[in-house]
This record gives sequence, structure tokens and C-alpha cells, in this order.
Amino acid sequence: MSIRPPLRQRKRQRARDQIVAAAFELFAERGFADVTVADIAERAEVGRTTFFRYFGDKQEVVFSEEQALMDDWVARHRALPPAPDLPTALDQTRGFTVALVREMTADADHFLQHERLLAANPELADRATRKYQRLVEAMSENLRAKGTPEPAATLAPQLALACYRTARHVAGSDPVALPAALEDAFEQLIGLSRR
Amino acid sequence: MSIRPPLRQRKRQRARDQIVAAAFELFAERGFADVTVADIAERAEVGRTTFFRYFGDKQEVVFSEEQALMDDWVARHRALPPAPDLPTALDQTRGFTVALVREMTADADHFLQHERLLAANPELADRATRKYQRLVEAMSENLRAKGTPEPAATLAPQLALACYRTARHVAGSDPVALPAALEDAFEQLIGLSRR
DNA sequence: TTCTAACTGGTACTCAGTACCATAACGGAC
DNA sequence: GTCCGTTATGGTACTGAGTACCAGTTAGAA
Repeated sequence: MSIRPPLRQRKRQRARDQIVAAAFELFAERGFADVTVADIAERAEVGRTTFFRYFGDKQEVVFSEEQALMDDWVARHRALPPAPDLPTALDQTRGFTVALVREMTADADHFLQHERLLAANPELADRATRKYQRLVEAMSENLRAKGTPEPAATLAPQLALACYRTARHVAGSDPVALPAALEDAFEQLIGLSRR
Repeated sequence: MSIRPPLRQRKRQRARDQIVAAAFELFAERGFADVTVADIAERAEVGRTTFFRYFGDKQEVVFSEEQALMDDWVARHRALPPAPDLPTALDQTRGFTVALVREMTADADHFLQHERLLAANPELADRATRKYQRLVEAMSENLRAKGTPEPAATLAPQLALACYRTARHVAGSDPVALPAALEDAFEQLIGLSRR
């Protein structure tokens, strides 16, 4: 007896996959703004209503995969050892963030496709910002739970985000240059201590 | 002959003010989500079309005053002396940001009213985040124009934003505690150097 | 006064997102 | 297999944001 999930669940997954595939096809053809939810539903061969049952809004489908990844990384972050002060927390966050970004940019094509969508649609970039913000807050929450005092628990992940944004600016949308730029930004930040 | 602007311009300003006043009244009465643009237009005694001529969307009216303030602060930032390296840039940015936040929180009632709106409406908080991000980018632009090298030009303002967010988390929505919390966050950050 | 440009508000439209409902299909019971 | 409750589906109908267009009005200059 195989461990495959029940039919219900498989159907759900298939419908979801169809919607995502249809959406990305259409976005690539016509751009995010010129695709309606009805278009996506039609190509995915589901009702318009069904689309909204799987995704809260049109933007959400763009981040469907990222969300799962992020949840995974938050869980991994929870397993990290305690960091009792800011320098320790920052160093730990540095290692974690660099690893996260390396994974995010590992599939360069996928990363670039996503980048292009965000670059062409400010509303999507805003949504991405919101996602990052939530990730950072989850990291702070984890640190706090393991005894890192305030404001270090909040500050360390926020500083990591600052480094990430800086790297994003310096490296443009080059997925290869991004990890190195991120390391450099952290170097500059930590380098404040050796002066 | 007085230096008052021509009638056209005064009328424009009055219409704009009426819309803003009507909007904030209604938001206070019913909350942002339960007020339609048609409601605002009606109370302001203008057509629905006119509303959209003054504000790009319903959210924008919430930030109408903040936007003018920010433009002003960006101009002031442009007049700051050059900062040739990261420590200098960070120190300069620290002073600037603290002053900015002190002004923002000076009118405690106004600040709190705004806070409540953002707290109750995540979409508005997102929009605020976008505004901050633009402010930070403008600051980076200024630094770059005056010769601050990368990544310091990008990093310094991003670090300031990290401190601000940290302060926001620590101080909650207390406008009195916020400036002090911000100073503390900067202390922690700069304090990395004295270790 | 007259002409032009700017401003206005109305109509009509598209589309996102929500509420509701009747129907179909899964999956467990016997 | 049959029956039944739960869950998923897709359709209809609605609200409200935002856009395009247009005809009428008004400021301000000639």
C-alpha cells in the first residue's frame, strides 16, 4: 500500500498547480496587469470562484512557492542555538540570511523570472516587501523566544534586511552577484566594530 | 498687491482640503474599509471623478500630509555636508533620522490618529512601508550624489530604517517613547564599534 | 468682451473581490 | 455495492475601486 495521499488532496494539489501554471504562462505572455483572474481561471480550466478559493487575491499566486519556502526557513531558524547578545545574534542572522539568499538564487532562471515580474509591477514589489517584513518578524520572534533581549532581538533581523536591500541595490537583479554583495554588506556592517 | 496665489490655485487647495477633511471624518466614524470614495466625495461636495483627480487612490488621501513633509525633509537632507565613509554617513543619518522622527511625533494626537488607522488596516501599513522605502532611497541618492561610495550610500539609510523599525516595535505606538527608543537602537548599532 | 486652457462632474465601463446557492464528488459508514 | 455527511465546485449576482470619455463651466489672459 503506497503512502500516497487520498484522492481529494491530490485533486486539490492538481487544481492549485494548474492555476499557478496558467497564471505564470499568461503573465509571461501579457504581463501581470493585462491578465484578469477570469483569464487565469479559464486557462486553468476551473471556475473563477475556485481561483479565489485557492488564492486570496491575484497577487498571491505570484508568491505561492515563495511562501512555502519561507515557512520552511522560519522553521529551520527556530532550531538555531540561542544568541544572548546583539553581536552574537547579528552573526547568527548573517549566516542564516546568506544561506537563505543562496537558496533563493540557486535556480537563477526562476529567480530572474520572478525579478522581472516584480520590476514591472510595483504592487508586486510592495507585496514582496511585506513578505520579507513578515519573515524578519518571525526571526525576531524566534530570537525573543530563546532569550535574546530587546532591542537586539528585533534589531538583528532588521539589520540583516538592511544588508539584503543594500545587496539588492548593488547587485541589481543578478542572482550570481547577489550572495557576494550580501556578504559584502554584512562585512561593512560588522566592520564597524574593527575601527 | 498681496502675494496670494491666483484664484484657480486657491480653489484647488480648498477642494483638496475639503476632501482630506471629509475623508478623515468618515474614517474616524466608520473606519477606512467601510468608507467608499463616493461617500468621501459626497461629504466633500465634489464629484467622485474629482476625488481621483486629486488622489491616485483611496489610500493616498491618508498620506497626503505626510508626503509633503517627506518631500521637505528630502530637500533638507540634500543640503547636508558630504559623508565620505560609512561611519560618517551613519552618524549623519542618525542625527537626521532622529530629528525627522521628533518632528513626526511632535503632534502626538495627529500621530496617534494615524497610528490607529495603520494598525487597523494592514494595507495602509503596507503603503506606509513603501513611503519609508522611497524616503530611504532618496537619502541614498543624495549621499551618492555627494560622493559617498557604495555600499555605504545605500547601507547607511537602510540601517537607519532598521533602527526605526526596531524602535517602533519596542516603543509600540507611544509617540513620546519613540524618539528615545530610536536613539537607543542607534546606540546599540554604533555600540558594535566599542566592543 | 472673447478666446483658450484648465477644471469639473456625469455616464459608462472593466475588473477584483465577496456572498450565496445548487450541484457534484469524495470517503467513510454499513 | 448503497447510503450519507462533508467538502469542493462553479455559477449568479452584487459592491466598490479605478479608468476613459465627454460635454459644460470657469479662470485668466489677450
